[in-house]
Amino acid sequence: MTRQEATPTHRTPLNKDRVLRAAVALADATGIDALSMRRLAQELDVVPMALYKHVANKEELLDGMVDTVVGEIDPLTAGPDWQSAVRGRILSARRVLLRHPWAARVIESRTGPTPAVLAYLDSMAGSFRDGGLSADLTHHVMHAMGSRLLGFSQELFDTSGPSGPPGPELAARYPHIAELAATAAHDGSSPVGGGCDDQFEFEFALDLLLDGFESLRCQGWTSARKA
Amino acid sequence: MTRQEATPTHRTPLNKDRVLRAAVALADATGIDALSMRRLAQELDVVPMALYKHVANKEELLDGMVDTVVGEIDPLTAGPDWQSAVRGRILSARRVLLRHPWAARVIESRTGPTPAVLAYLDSMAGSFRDGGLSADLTHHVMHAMGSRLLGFSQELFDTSGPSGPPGPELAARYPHIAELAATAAHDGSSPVGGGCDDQFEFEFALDLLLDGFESLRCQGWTSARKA
DNA sequence: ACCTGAACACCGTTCAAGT
DNA sequence: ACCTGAACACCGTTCAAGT
Repeated sequence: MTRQEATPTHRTPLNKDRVLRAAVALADATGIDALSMRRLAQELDVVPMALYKHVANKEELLDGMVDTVVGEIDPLTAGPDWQSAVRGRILSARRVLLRHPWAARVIESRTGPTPAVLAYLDSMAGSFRDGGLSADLTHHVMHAMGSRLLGFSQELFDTSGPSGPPGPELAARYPHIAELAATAAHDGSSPVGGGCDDQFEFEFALDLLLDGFESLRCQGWTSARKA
Repeated sequence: MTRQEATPTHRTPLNKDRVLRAAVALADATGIDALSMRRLAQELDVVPMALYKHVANKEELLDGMVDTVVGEIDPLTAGPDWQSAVRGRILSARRVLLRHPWAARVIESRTGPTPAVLAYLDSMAGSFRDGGLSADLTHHVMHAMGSRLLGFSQELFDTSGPSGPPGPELAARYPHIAELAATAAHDGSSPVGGGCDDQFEFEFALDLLLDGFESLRCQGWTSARKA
């Protein structure tokens, strides 16, 4: 309906890049649940089947969207130690995920890693190796980091919103949670008062893990399994 | 089609419990993608709309399924220290998730915590507090654990399957990943040779975090933020 | 040869008609 | 009052008919 181009009837031909960028923009604007092949085609002013010229099916579309956003992560920058290099890259990945809130769920839904994800993970593994971690330790470290390598917060549910103070009935049923919520409200963890400081919590966990890895490296850790 | 009950034409009346148990069994058997209201109704030998007598909509069905599986987690058992109590409960939660592979994704898809999840998190928070962690530290520890409290592996993708050795073209493009894969194949991390030992990786990360928490507790950590 | 509209086999849910 | 079949507004994708 809304025509955004003044160009004549010959509209610019579709290609995979245009499809992927439109899909990312649509997911950013309306959420991943509203992203359907039909809705995307409509956005591109094209018949639904035209998309299948550039994308085999919806799975391949989602794969392409993942590679698009993973490509937005900043390249590796040098730092004083391996920890700050890894830390900076992961915080960049987190900023990307905050720009594209649908991306984490889509990445998790892929059965296998896409090429851009593999390239990113490969360079992260390289950072650990360059930092002096053995191949053995790097392997376990990569698993321990898991999706956090890509900036996933790994929280059970979103606590950033202004959820308000828990009612007295909730406090009675879940006393320990009520106590933690009160702690969050007291200190300066939130700018306005509701919810938690997601960025602080993310960096708290990240630094705890990185410090743990460095400690294992220093003591020459090797997997001490029998058999 | 397949009639499994020899009882007469009066079939046992539907109730919410029967609906939830059937939904869990269907998801276990056929996967979460194959779980539809229509398919579930067919399994219960009932017209689709009959389900809406016991469940407001599909979201409420999924909430109920989550509470059902979270209820399968073993209760808290005493241990020599707080770490082993927490550790044992989390490993029990992980066993539950391995029995219901769809559960992790469904739990993550819920917008808010269900009552059983709240109760579980509350008792976990209590374990940390009983172990001597301050309310402040417990708060950050709960965030740092995140979905791992419920046994989530937080891996980016499933590496347990027999993926076979990476081809030479993959090794050239992703040399560090190839090196890690070779490491996993050499040592005894996998029973048959393909993939990684998920249980070892899970416990490696879990113990690293628990040790880090205990270390912070010992040094009397408090959130040292300004403002 | 290329494109595309209609059709297929689904989905969650509404609602009016039937008993 | 209760139940339920048909219908609605969607999906991803196939495929045959049209140009």
